[in-house]
Amino acid sequence: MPDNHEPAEPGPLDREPDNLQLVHLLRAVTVDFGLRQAEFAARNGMHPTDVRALICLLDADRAAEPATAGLLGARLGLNSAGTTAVIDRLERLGHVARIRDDQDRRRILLRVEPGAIRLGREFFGPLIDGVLKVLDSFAPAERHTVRRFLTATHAVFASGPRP
Amino acid sequence: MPDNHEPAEPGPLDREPDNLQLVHLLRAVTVDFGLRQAEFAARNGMHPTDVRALICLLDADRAAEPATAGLLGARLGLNSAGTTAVIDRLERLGHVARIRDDQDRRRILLRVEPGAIRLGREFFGPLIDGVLKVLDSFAPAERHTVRRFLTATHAVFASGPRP
DNA sequence: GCGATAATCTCGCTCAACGAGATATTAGAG
DNA sequence: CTCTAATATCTCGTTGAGCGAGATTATCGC
Repeated sequence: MPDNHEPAEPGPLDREPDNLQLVHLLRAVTVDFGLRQAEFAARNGMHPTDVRALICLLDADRAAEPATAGLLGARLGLNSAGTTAVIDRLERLGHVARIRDDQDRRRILLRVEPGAIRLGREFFGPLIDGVLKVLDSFAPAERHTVRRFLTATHAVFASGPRP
Repeated sequence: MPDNHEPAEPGPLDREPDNLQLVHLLRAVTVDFGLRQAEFAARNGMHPTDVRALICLLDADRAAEPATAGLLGARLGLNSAGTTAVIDRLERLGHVARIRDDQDRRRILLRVEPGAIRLGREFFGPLIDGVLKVLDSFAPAERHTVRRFLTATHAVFASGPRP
């Protein structure tokens, strides 16, 4: 975030303006994504946190992880009270179901209901299709380049500094 | 977001699993970014909205737009009361200054203070440098591919459906 | 100048998220 | 095998971000 409104002082990050523009472009995409999430939330009587929770649960599902309340709270950065509140809201809307884990009966497993999945598909499906169409127009080598970029960027942002 | 835990039923979006994985990767990057923003906020006694506000103001600065309170509220999706509250918080922390516009004395122009810029650079600088390093390792043609992808994706996500 | 419009602020309220602590279940030491 | 520590979730009371409604101040067309 350089303050380049003073044309006489190039900041230390302005050395590669072309690459820096790509960074800003990436950030713009993340902002867009957040706005779409918020829009989906508002349109379905939810809060952004609730949408993030659903996404988190579907991710856990996809990764075959146990989708417990504790994991959800940790991923969302909420404390236990807030986590209970999120699950309460989603349960009240019929989007998730609480299921006692029979292996460890302290735990609550969360199942995303089909209705919520359908809702998400309706809203995000066209957007996902749009990106897939973009990717279809790319050559296999280009897709590989995109993958390398996203993987490396993910690695840069995923390394947490201080817990 | 397919529910592919039922191996017998491939959803309509699972036709290009390789490209779909790229979509999930992109989303993961956006999630990472959001987490870093929240982390920066918490570490500096701010809220995620305040950080988004600062980023918005710096973007406006970069684009040579007038950074008014109204514009800020519109970009953040806040009403006037919430916008005033955000600016109050940022002003109290000394991160922005309110400046009456002499051309239109109803308006408040917002200036991001150098201290806030320094704070942002300290935190996000290494992350940005990390992405720039990734880009430096790419050939010019590859960087162009990444740019094409990000630009097209931005276009997909930026088109707002219903205002 | 004067009503209409625009930009920002004030007041009161709601509810998401927090801290502290309660409850229930499991694991481990003796 | 019991008793204690650790773990997972929930309950209660509180704080504060953001909203709706309306006040305030400044601009513009007539």
